[in-house]
Amino acid sequence: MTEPAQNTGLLLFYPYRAMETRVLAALTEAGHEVTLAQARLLQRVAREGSRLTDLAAQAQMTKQSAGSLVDQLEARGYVERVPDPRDGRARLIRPARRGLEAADLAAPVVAAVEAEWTAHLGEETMAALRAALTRLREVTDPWA
Amino acid sequence: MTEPAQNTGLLLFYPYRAMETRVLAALTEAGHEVTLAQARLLQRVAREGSRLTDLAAQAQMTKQSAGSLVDQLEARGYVERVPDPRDGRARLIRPARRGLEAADLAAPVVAAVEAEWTAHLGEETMAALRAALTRLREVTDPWA
DNA sequence: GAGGATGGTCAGGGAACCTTACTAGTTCTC
DNA sequence: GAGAACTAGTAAGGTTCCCTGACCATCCTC
Repeated sequence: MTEPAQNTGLLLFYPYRAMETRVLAALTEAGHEVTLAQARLLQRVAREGSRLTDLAAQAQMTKQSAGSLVDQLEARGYVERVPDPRDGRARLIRPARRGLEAADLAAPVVAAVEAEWTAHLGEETMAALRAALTRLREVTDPWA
Repeated sequence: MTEPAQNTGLLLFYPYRAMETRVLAALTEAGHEVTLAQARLLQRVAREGSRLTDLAAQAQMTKQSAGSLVDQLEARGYVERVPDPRDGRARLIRPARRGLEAADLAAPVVAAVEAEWTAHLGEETMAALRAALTRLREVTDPWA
């Protein structure tokens, strides 16, 4: 039920999806077999390791769902699980070799898309956009 | 694999998801039984009617997936299918009573969230954000 | 050191979405 | 204006995603 004036949520969505699509396409083209859901989770795995519970909370899904995706990523060499030295119950999910390769591949794609956007909007507007989004995160990301 | 500086895609995602979550919560609370996937499609149904193929293309899914969601929405009174007078093969998917109710319910929620964002960012920055996003749509939404 | 909170797994099921294959209607082309 | 090529939509069947409910192991608190 599209309104004459686009709602801000949808306006945010178009570029978000465009970026996601481009990155995933690049990964696929380079021979990575990662699904969209896997990639979304993988992108949240911190270099120094993340807990499953944290990943699930950030992605707003259940621990079980996140755990299943981590299983898949682990089986394909994208992440590894190591015991958390600080908590015997927990395990840290860390990027593994394939995951680091994917990250190294994704980074320039992200940069390229951002460069395209900058070319379209101009340096100043793009900077302002990023600044506004960064501030908006304070009230829209409970994990900020 | 979170980078020190947040990539713009993720920055777009946080407020997008926040908006979506708020709207869906309001619908659910008001007794609407709509899933996230259904809501995402419903929001794209034009008042004057949309073709299934168009909806699928906009939502970037197959006709079959979109068709299944429309079936569900139709069964619950959110949309109706009418023959397209201009093309005997096609049918127009139009909002039905329940769908219009949902739209009327969603609009003020969207407005409220946007008002919160404006309060946080300031009128000027919010306007600039919307302007930048609108221009960005030109290069990120093939349907713009 | 008992009770509650937290990190994670197991089992089962439903929703979302895909591929392949098909019918019906429209448009193009000669 | 007749056949070819295309477009709108449906049918069938499978995979992926993600949920609920139940459970165990390890903290943390008093």
